Amino acid sequence: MGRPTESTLPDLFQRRVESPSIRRLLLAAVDSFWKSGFHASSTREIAKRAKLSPAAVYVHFKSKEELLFTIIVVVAERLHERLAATSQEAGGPTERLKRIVQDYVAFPLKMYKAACVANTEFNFLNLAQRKDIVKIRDALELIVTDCLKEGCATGEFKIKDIDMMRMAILALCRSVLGWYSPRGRLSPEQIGEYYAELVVSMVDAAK
Amino acid sequence: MGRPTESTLPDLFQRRVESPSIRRLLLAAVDSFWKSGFHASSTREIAKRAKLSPAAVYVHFKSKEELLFTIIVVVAERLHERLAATSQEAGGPTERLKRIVQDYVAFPLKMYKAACVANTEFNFLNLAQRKDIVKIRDALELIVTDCLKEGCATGEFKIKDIDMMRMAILALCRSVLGWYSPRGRLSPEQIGEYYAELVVSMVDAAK
DNA sequence: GTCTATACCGCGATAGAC
DNA sequence: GTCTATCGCGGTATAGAC
Repeated sequence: MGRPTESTLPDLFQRRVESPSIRRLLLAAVDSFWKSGFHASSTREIAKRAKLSPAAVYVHFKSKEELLFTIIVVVAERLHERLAATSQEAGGPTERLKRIVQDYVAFPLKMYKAACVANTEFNFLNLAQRKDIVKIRDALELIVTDCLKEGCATGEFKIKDIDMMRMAILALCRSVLGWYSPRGRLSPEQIGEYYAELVVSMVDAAK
Repeated sequence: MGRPTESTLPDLFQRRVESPSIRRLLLAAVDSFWKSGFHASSTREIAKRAKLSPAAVYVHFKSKEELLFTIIVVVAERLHERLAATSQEAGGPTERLKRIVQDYVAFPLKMYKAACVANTEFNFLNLAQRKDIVKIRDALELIVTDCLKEGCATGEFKIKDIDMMRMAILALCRSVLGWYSPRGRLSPEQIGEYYAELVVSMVDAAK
């Protein structure tokens, strides 16, 4: 793959954002939103973390909301990019599902503060922004749905309700963000493997 | 059971809170926190919804934070009460796990706005308040852990890591709050049943 | 693009009459 | 226990110099 392989948030911003000031603002905002939530974070505090004046924020972003949007969209696009690549590798439905879950768990953990923000503060975006994100998430969910359908077609999976199963699987993957700590005993990859097995046990027809 | 059987939030407050003004404030706060989040909700707005003046809030609660705490503690205690009763009914581990999951899914859905608030705004409580809630949640998690251990002992369950499995199960149950709508096609009980089957497939040794 | 200074607003919480 | 009125603070965002 000639694809970008960065996996930390600073690396990701490094690639996608030219201005160092904007990168510092984005990283500062991630920390602040993660620690205090969107509405309890002040632009003054974010500017301070980025070593800029409060006014400098508005040179680069037209509002605090737009700062949040930028974070969420970058994370969502990167995850989608990754999963699209993963799902196109060869293999049967079971193998592909495992790899999808593995990625869907491990990849956000590499930038887990930003991923937490993307999940918990999504509702504070305005309607147009939410629609943009939903478009990406829909594409992302389609990847999972396709895999589940194919597994049902081959008989490897046995699923009563594909939509509910997809929601359950994705919620399970996302839930890791609720307890993960970078100082924990398990690496993102190890956690991803555990969850991949768990998910396969949920859909496996051979039981 | 001589236990209280109320299952909507107004019923629950009716039983636990004497003053009608306080009840109105709590219900107003749930709506407001649910819709806008804790920090984006103003005490003025909450008072207005409760048909009181902004100052009246502080006759009954010493701060906005305490309003949030009261909501979360009432919901957590009620759920614990319910699960404690459920888990003491007779039956093998598989049957008990099914009933626990069923309750853990369906019960919060009956008061789903408050349950959402309890999950998403928990972090805005102060340390002492969080500790109080964690005590209840620990008791609640112990019920699940005990059931999983017993199932492993009898050989009905096959689980690599009990802590991770418990976290996965509870996260799966809670995740329903993220997509549930009271206008949806499935009732809380039906969703609970589906998830009970799903969870059993995650721990079942007979596969 | 960065700064200092500030406009303007609405917030949580309180005072004091009834 | 409810109200009206208000304090004091800190918020988002802007103006204008450099």
